[in-house]
Amino acid sequence: MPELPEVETTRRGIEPHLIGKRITEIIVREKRLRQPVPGDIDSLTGRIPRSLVRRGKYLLVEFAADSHLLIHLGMSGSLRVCSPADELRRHDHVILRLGGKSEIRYHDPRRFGIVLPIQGDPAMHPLLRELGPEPLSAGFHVGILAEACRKRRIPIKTLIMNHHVVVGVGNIYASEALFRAGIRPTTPSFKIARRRLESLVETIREVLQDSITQGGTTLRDFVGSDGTPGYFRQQLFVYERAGEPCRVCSTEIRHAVLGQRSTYWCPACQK
DNA sequence: ACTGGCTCCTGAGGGC
DNA sequence: TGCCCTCAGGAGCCAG
Repeated sequence: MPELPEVETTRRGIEPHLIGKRITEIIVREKRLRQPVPGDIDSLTGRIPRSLVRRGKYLLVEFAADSHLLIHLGMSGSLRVCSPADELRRHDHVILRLGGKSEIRYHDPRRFGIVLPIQGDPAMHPLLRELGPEPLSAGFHVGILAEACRKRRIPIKTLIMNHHVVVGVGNIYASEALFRAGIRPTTPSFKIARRRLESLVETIREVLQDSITQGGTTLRDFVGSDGTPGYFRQQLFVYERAGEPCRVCSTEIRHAVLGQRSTYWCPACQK
């Protein structure tokens, strides 16, 4: 489900409910996620989260500089703020009770996500160590992208979705950023001129920032932590619009599968 | 070193 | 109504 804007929307929604509240109980109803939820998650009971930060599509609940809870929402995960009286839903796998008045529930039908306590510097954790720069930071620039493209024949869309190159660009926003940059998703990375990669850096930023402003994209089931949907869907130019007219030039939007992922583009606007 | 393919899992939606 | 098929917003692992 979630790409960077959806994870950031979740972070902003959860943060005020979590920071400074003591975790009074942790309930693991289903531990079979992408990695099993370890039993020592119990050791976080009684601790007080002091920040909630995002790294790519990962969320990090910080208890101390060397103690964090790492959360990834996978394809279908979500976090929501509940009252303990609210009825439990199927697939509410992990519950963080906060002093009896409220709780955070991790819900994930497909169980591709991760809930994992980690010790030590999180930047050194194997899941985070190899990640590329944040797309909205100064660390992401044309030099980085050009270097990643050098000598690589993979389609540019596959490249920008690789989180070793840049984090947080998933299937929706990859198609959208390439549309805005006028680059065809199938283009081999090494063939793209630096000038065009410069626009791609800009459109990746733009698309993600616009979506965060709109509260993310709701395609099927994404809702923020308070249950409201994201409104970016109305601004999609190509994603899931195969056969429909391009919003710019009216040419039919095309669809193909690239690296096992659905890909959309306008054959007239994107060269 | 790259690359493409496969895999984990459940649920929604379409066709018959 | 029900059954079967396809597809879905992620990403690690594997063989060639």
